[in-house]
Amino acid sequence: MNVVYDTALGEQVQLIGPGQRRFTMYVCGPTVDNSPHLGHGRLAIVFDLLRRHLERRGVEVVMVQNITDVDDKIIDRARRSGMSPVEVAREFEAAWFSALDRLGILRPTKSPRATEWISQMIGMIVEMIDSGSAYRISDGVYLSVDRVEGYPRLSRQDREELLAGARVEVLEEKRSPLDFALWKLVGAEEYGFESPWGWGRPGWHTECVAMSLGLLGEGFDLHGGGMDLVFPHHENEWAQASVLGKRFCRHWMHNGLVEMGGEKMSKSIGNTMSLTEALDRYGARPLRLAYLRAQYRSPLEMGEPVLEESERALERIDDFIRRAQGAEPAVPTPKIEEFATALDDDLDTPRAFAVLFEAVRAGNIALDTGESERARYLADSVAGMLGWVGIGTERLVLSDEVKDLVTRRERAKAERDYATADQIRSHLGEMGYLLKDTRDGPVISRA
RNA sequence: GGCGGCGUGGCCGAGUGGUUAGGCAGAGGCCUGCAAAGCCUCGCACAGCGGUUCGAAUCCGCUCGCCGCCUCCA
Repeated sequence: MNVVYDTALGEQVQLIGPGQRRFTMYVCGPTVDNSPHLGHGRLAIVFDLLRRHLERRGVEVVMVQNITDVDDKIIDRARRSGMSPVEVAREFEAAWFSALDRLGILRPTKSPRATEWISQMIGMIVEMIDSGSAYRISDGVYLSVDRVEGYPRLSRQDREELLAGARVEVLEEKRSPLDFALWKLVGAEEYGFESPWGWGRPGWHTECVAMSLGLLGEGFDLHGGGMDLVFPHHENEWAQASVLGKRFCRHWMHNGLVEMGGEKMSKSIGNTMSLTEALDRYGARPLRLAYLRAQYRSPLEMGEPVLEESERALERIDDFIRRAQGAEPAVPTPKIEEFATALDDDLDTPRAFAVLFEAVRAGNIALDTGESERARYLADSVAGMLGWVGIGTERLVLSDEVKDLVTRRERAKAERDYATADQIRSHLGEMGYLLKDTRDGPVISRA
């Protein structure tokens, strides 16, 4: 049960050992220099899905996700806006959590900030210098990749080719062009921290090593992030753990990127949509469904057409559950188990949703043929599937006033007083409700 | 230039040697005071060209096209 594709091995592995009850994961979080976009949302959804799935399977999950609150882009933004870097970081950290809360993402067990781990990072860098793996040059401290066994081993690239293809500006003082900064020295007037080498800032890759090992310990179960972090970020984290002589994560997992118009969603291309905007326009549940349509490693097309499609698809599911009055059962049904089994296979959400939609169709047929018990069973199962992946069922609490209006309209309809019935319906519309007459009676939803 | 991956019906998106993926859109039907929904049925697709095979979307080769990484990026 439960295999996942391990980036480092290039094949699927068993994620949970026999009898394992606790699972530790570290997922690279955001650099808080801007509001999160749909790409960040996918990262959050994918690892939230993994977490929920494992928890449903009876495994306790400890999840750490960092907040990178020291970075050049944050400083640039601060400079432009007249705020301090800390203010900028706190503002977008709040935006991050607020958007993810709205999406229904479970909060990580811990969300450490890079700036709160500076002393641990410095300690690690000292150790790396002492062991001869890192060296000091005029502008900072660098890790010598020649000291890293097997480098690069996560991205499985050829070292020579990496060198040949390197577009990095080569610093003469560096021993190898592939060496990367652990500590960058900056002027005293700049945002920074005191260190044995002078005023400066930590390199990007070091924080994750310090925080993952510091909070989860050596040999933690999983390290995750977006596909674009494989190289150099994760490669260079592993390199540091390696020269420190620490066992790093057991497995690596990376989610595919979000595309818009067939191209990677990125700020530099300008084809982004902010998570908040998507939440405002479509709501959390359709958005979640949109994310789960594709397997997590595949690129995922996002944009208005697919979001609208997800809206309609979810409506169909909701309508069925409502018609058959389904509710998530306390104990998973065999149908739910079928859905969950698909998720065991490297989080195969497309297959899982095929199971779900087949249940919807079968349930609708059961309703039409009067097999209400079977319909109810299927509706409960579908509700359970939605619950399993954190979409949940639609809950609309109606005020007494609304209920009364619906009742009055039904009475008017029965008396063939359609003028009154239509008037009430449009009144409900003004109140923000959409009333639809169905074979099973009136149905109210948010307009 | 190197490395990795991909090209599936109008769109999204699974599959990976022989049985229906699934969704959205579209067509037909049912239901219906109106409206808007809802329900049912319907697709025989797999970049091109060769090859292997009794049989290929699925394996091999070539061609074309696309994307990602190699630089900050989820």
